[in-house]
Amino acid sequence: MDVAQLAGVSQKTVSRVYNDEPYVSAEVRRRVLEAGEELGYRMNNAARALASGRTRSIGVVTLGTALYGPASLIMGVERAVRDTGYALRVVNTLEGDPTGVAGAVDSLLDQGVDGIVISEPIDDGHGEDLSARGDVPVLVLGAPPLSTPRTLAAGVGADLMARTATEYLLELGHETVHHLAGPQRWYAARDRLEGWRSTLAAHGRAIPPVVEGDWSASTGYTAGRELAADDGMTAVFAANDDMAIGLIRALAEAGRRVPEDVSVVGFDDIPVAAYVTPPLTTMRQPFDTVAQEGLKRLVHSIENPDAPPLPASEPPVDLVVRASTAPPPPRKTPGSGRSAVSSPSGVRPLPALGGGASTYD
Amino acid sequence: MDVAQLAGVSQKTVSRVYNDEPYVSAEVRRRVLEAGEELGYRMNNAARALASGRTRSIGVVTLGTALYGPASLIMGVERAVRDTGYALRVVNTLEGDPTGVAGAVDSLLDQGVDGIVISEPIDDGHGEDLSARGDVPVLVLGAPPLSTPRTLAAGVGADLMARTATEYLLELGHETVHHLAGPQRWYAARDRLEGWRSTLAAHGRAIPPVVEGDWSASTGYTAGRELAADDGMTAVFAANDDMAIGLIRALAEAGRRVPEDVSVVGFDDIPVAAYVTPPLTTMRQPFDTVAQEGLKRLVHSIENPDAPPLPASEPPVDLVVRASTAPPPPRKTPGSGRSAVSSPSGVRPLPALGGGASTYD
DNA sequence: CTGAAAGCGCTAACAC
DNA sequence: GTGTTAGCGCTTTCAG
Repeated sequence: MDVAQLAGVSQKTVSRVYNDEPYVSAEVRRRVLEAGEELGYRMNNAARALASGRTRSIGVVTLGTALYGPASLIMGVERAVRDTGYALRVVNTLEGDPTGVAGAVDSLLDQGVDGIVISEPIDDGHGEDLSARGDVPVLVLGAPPLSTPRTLAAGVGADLMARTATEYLLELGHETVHHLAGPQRWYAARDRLEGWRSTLAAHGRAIPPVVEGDWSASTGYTAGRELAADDGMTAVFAANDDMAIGLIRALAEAGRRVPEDVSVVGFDDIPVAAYVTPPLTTMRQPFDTVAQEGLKRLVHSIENPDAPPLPASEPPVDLVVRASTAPPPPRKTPGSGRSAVSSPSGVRPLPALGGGASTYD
Repeated sequence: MDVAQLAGVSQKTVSRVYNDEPYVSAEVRRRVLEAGEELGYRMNNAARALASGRTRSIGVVTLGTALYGPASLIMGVERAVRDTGYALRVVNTLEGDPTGVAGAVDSLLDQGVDGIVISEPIDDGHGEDLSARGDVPVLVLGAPPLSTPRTLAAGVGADLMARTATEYLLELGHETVHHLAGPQRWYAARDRLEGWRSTLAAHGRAIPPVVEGDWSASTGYTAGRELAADDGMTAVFAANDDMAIGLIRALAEAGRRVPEDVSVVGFDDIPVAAYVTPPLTTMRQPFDTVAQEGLKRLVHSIENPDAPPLPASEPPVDLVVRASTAPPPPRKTPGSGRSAVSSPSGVRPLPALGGGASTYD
């Protein structure tokens, strides 16, 4: 360590200075910093990790999708980690990856991380023993598939959000609500489905058959063609906004106007949701809050291995009401067929500039 | 090293086995692996990095946005890195971050990386000396702000794509093309603007004033209100799809039908582009190809520090034609005002299921 | 407040 | 094919 020589102190003192440890005189600290500056010194992270046994980095497992939800969650994590002093190591799992999430966790453990974040876990048939592999704490974001001692979960209360959406539609006067579900391998999709189903059950409403998509607008469109065939259908709760958009297009092509003939509620509040036609009523997810709080709890568990994990707090539920929802159309007189083919539906200006919307709850 | 003992070999031999080095007899290799298995052994990455001087990891600087383009690029990088044996260290720069990209690069260098990827650089007023800081190679994705010895650039040929979009509109018969630009701090936005402007100039067309947004549908909407006021405007090239969607909504509210009255071309081909109304004609970016090729070149530069960098290849330009573009409306008779207020524009079914579209070039 | 010694777990360079 | 000897640059532990 050249810096030590130049500053005329011991190696350890240099270490103290660069680690902001106490018990270094201001004078010595200044001298060391100066010497370091002059030599363009930067600490060697590998050596530090080797000697201390702590890597000061957190591994992140992402599902390799372009989906807004997972991407937003990851970005929330990236944003949140800056305040913690930890670095991020990211590994990507493609859906259909043979080794799955477990493989990704393994590779992270190989690289050396103090904690792990798993974003939007899916049931890939490998899981279950995630936390058994290393003894680092694991934070599962998006939905809690399991909870072993060192596993934390930070959900977004998907079931509660699904309930809110469904009840809103019911309150509008709809007899029942259809559900355009996400792929059931995703825990997040399961939660939304479950929240919808149980709400309907609690209100004693009929539970229509579920249509499942893969989160894409494309499958939403396909599902929409199917749903459009059902004349009794007046309201749909879609598991995400992309599918809702595909769905709305299919409905429009089938001559079913949104929201006059059928109401649609999406999920996520993607940035364009306010600008599609009609502007989408949707459940906004508090990705940032969830990521931030989750990371805080993870760091706590890393730094206090023996303390009990911090409790999770329920994030707020936020229904953004725009123009894709309305009361159901008046009951059809029996025997009448589908209504007119196309919809003149004049375009109404947005209530307020920039995607204004009223917020419910 | 306990594994060495259990297998009855030297430490170095264990090292050889785990590094897949040659010159180890099959028998010994088997014994070592077995011993390792039994002890649940995994190599210590920090020690390895310390001893070898190579971290086997690549740092990634991202701009902390939820934008589709940057996000897709990062995912391409994540996907591409799996085949290289390198790990990813990610650090996030928020726009408006005081330390900027340079700060992010610094922190990566502190953590120890063998190479750096900068995705979608912006001109944050700090830049310029990126590669002077460490001696690791740097890959700049999205647009090349500078090129020092060890800096590679993997552009997406934004200017060429802008040219293609603009010429397509011109060929449709439009007198000229307006441009809804991205924030000019982004090099990518500048390239698109430049490509558009030079194309117009090359064809001797008038160059309308540029309207600038911030990539969001919301600013696209605002810009749309402005543009709608210009009666002569019949075609707009938007710097991304989100803005195009906001723009289209504003036009519709102003009674200007797309594509009958004005044609709109977007940029990116976001997943919902095929399902909005009308389905969006847009320039598709080959994010995956760009990321993959860029990473390959970066790894080459890491592993062959003295060899000249691999040459970049131009990615293909891909115009996806959907329903937001058409020939201009017949010339207005002088003196006639704006046309009717609202647009009945019946919804036409998609040409093919799942966002079918014809591809141009 | 500061320093000396030991060693984290691996790989480099060279022997055998 | 395999082993030996040195460190990599830091932190730890224990003395002052």
